[in-house]
Amino acid sequence: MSGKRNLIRSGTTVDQMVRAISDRIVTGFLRPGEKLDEASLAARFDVSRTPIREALSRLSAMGLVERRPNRGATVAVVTQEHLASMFESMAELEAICARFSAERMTAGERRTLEAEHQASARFVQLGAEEEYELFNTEFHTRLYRGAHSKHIYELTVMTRGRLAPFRRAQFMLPGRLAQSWQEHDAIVTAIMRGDSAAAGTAAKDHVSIVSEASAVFAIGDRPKGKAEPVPTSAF
Amino acid sequence: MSGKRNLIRSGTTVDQMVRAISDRIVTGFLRPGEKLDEASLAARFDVSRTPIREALSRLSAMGLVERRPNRGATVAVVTQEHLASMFESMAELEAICARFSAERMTAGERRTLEAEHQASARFVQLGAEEEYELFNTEFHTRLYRGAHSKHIYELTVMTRGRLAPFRRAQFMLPGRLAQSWQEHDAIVTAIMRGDSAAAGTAAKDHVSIVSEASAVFAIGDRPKGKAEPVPTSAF
DNA sequence: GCCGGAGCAATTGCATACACTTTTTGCCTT
DNA sequence: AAGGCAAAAAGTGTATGCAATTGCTCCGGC
Repeated sequence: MSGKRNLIRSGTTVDQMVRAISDRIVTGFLRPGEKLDEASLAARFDVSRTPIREALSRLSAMGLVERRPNRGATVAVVTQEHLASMFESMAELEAICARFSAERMTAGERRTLEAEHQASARFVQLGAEEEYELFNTEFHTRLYRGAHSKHIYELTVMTRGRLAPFRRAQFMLPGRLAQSWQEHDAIVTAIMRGDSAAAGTAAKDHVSIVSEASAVFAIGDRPKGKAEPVPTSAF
Repeated sequence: MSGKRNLIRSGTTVDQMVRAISDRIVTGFLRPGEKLDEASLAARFDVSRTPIREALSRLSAMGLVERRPNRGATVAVVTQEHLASMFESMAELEAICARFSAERMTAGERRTLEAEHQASARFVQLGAEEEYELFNTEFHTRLYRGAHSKHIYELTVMTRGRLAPFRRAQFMLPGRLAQSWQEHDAIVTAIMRGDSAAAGTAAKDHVSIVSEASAVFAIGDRPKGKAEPVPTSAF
């Protein structure tokens, strides 16, 4: 129980704890609504309570745990409703990024976006889901950056981070890869034309579809707000 | 130096420290770029370093201070560019809230919104800036809530919080009160009609105007990123 | 005279101990 | 037997001390 700490790749202790705990939440080892006792966690990872406390703070900021003063922390219970709300926000944010990108991207940015997008067609043909997923993340990040608005970028990346655990299965649906590429293509085309309205709606539709694909796997919320029997991301 | 703590209204020590430090940042007593030494702050407020550390974490999450591992915290330097980006985001977020409100508000919510809005006309006639500002905050909050999307609400409230220090002077401009009311009226009318597109653009315009009004007071950033001679909110 | 490295001071990160709050449990009263 | 109060136990909040990392200074070499 004590050698665990050395197995995790380093960084500050707090970082390790953040990773360790968030992993356990995301993989469903810690279930929504479950109480997170500081002393137990400290003992479990063989560190003192101090870094655990700070880790819980950060996780709370990330939305993975909920904290109430003098009453400890619990794994955040994400209701179907809240999840839908996050996807909805994501769609709107991506739409903003796409619109701004259409208006503000430099010639260089546009070139790179288009080139990378065309290159990604290869992954679709090969059915290389892993590689496409990697490219997909990069593609969207490029869009966020292209908006040339630091704060929009922050909001978008934050929301994406919160959604990450619920989005794992999206490319496992048959034909999703090709469809995703087509949707990307619509966005890219609109941006290249500088058509911000079209870029916005294309981006929004794209996320909405991902949302629906993921919704299948979403967990329902129980009346009592109790812990789910099924972990949130056992897709 | 030790009686200070009792003067601040209670809550947990960390909350007090968050308020105390953020006040000092917002009032310009602590200047952008200035280093925040944990020990000094602890001594200054006569508490231990522990709550100071947690307070700095929270302030960092709020965007008021920047923290780098093993290198301490500094008062966040908000560039003109970043400030503009935040106002821009705010305009987009408010537009989303207004659009959703137009589509989703219940009959009761619409009634209340309209009634309160009409009642606020009184403050305009009287030139009661304080009361109007109070109402104004409530009005916008109603809009955020009316969107019926928890996550959008969170994003919007967070962004508003970050902008708060830079928005203090908006109603000090002559005629701003009446103009603000007119803009609110356009939003309310559109929402009552259920015209989401009109509500969105009206809300966006409203914030944009506030943005411009506030921009006058915004600080510029120096090439070196050094502390500003003029505090950020000495409006 | 300038650049580089080793030692030292200062500051952050982590651990442990203590204080206060909340919750539970058990006893007493009705 | 049920409800309420009180005391103890559990758990969070704060304080303090020690370890580790960073940045600086000073000395030596080129």
